[in-house]
Amino acid sequence: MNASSKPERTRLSAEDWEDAALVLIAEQGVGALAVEALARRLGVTKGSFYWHFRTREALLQAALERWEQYGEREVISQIESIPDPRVRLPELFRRVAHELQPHRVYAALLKALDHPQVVPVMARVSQRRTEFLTVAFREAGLPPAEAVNRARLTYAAYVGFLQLNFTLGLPRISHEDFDAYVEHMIATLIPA
Amino acid sequence: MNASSKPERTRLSAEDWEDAALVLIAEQGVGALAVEALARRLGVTKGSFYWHFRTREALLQAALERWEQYGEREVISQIESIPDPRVRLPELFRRVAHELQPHRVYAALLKALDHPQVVPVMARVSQRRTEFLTVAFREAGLPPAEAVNRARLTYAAYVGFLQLNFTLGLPRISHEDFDAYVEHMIATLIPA
DNA sequence: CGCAATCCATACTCAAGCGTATGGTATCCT
DNA sequence: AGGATACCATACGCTTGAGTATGGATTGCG
Repeated sequence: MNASSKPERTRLSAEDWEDAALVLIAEQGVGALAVEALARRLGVTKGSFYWHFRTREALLQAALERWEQYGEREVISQIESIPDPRVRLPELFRRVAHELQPHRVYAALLKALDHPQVVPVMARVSQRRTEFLTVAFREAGLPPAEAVNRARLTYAAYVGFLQLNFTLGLPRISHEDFDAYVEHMIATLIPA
Repeated sequence: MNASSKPERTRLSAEDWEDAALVLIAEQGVGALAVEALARRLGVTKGSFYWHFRTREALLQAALERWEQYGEREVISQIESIPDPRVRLPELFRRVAHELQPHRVYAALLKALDHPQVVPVMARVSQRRTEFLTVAFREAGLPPAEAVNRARLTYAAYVGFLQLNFTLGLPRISHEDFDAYVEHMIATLIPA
C-alpha cells in the first residue's frame, strides 16, 4: 500500500526518477528538468541520480519512453470497448474532452518540441493516433481517401486546441462554451 | 576581402539585431538564441550587442514585437482584397497553404512555448486571427454561435497542422496529397 | 579639422548546471 | 554475523553563456 503513495521510500528506483521527471515536465515543462532540482524534489542529491542514470538525457529518454508505453494502452484499449463504430467516434471525442490530466504531459511535450529528444517520441505517438483515427473514420463510413485526411484534420484540431487553450491561456473558455465547442466539433468532423 | 554575400553594413542597428534574431529563431528555435552566437553570425562581438540591448531577454522581446507587428498587416490586408465573402475563405486557405516562409517563425514560436516570453505574443496573435476567422465565417453564412466555434476549430487545425508536419516531420506528405488535404479541409470546414 | 556621439572589441567576472570521484550507509544474502 | 551489493552524500572540476568594464575605432557635424 505504501509502496507507491507519498510515504517516503527509503530508497529510490530508476522508475521513481522517471515518474518524478514526468510530473515535473507536466508542471514546468521539459526545460525545467534539471537533475539537482529533481533530486531536491525527491529529498536526495545528485549522488543518487548518477547511480541510476548515466546522464540527464538518459533520464529524459527513459521518462519519455515510459510515457509513450503508458499512453499506448490508455485511450485505445478504452475506446475499443465501444462496439458500434458509429457511436465510437463521438464518444471518443467526449471522453477525451472531459479528461484533463492525461493531456497535461502531452501539452507539455508539445510546447517543448525544440528539445530534439522529444520530437521522435511525439512523432510516433501522433502517427499511431492518427492511424487509429483513420480506421475509425473508415468504419464510420468515410471512403478511405477521405478517412485519412479527416483523421489528419481531426488530430491537428486536437493538437491545436491543446496549444491554444492549455498553453496559451486564450480567453479562458467557460464550461458551457467548451461543451458547445465539442459538440460543434463532433457535428462538423464526424460524418452523419 | 570583406565583400560577403550580404550587403555588409559597416555598423549595425537594433533592428538589424532583431531581424537576425528572427532568422535564427526560424532556423533553430528560440532556445538557440544566444548573444555570442548571434554576434558571430553578424560578424561582430558581444560588445556590439550590449550597446543596443540591455539584456538577452530585451532582444527576444523586441524581436517578438517586431514580428507581431509585421505579421499584422500581412495576411489580413491581403485577404480583404477579395470582395466576395463566399470565395474569401477557401481562397485564404489555399494561399496560406501554399506559402511557406511566413509559417516558419510561427511554427518555431509554437514549439517554443515553454519560454514564458513568447506566450503572450502568441496569445495575442492567435486571438486576433481567430476573431478574424469568426467574422469571415459569419459573412460566409454561419450563425454567430457556430461561427465562433468553427473559427476556433479551423485555427486549431492550422496550429496543429504546423506542429505535426513542420516540427514533427510526420511521414513527409507528398505534394499531391497535401493539395488533397487542403481541399478536404475546405470541403469539411467551410459551409456550402 | 576636431570633438562628440555612436558603435564595437577585448578581457574579464559570475552563476548555473552537468558530470566525476570517493567514501559512507543501508539492505540482502548465505 | 559479515561481506557483497545497492543506494546516497559531499566535494570538486569543467563548460557555457550572461553580463560588465574599459578602451579603441568610426561616423556625423559644428
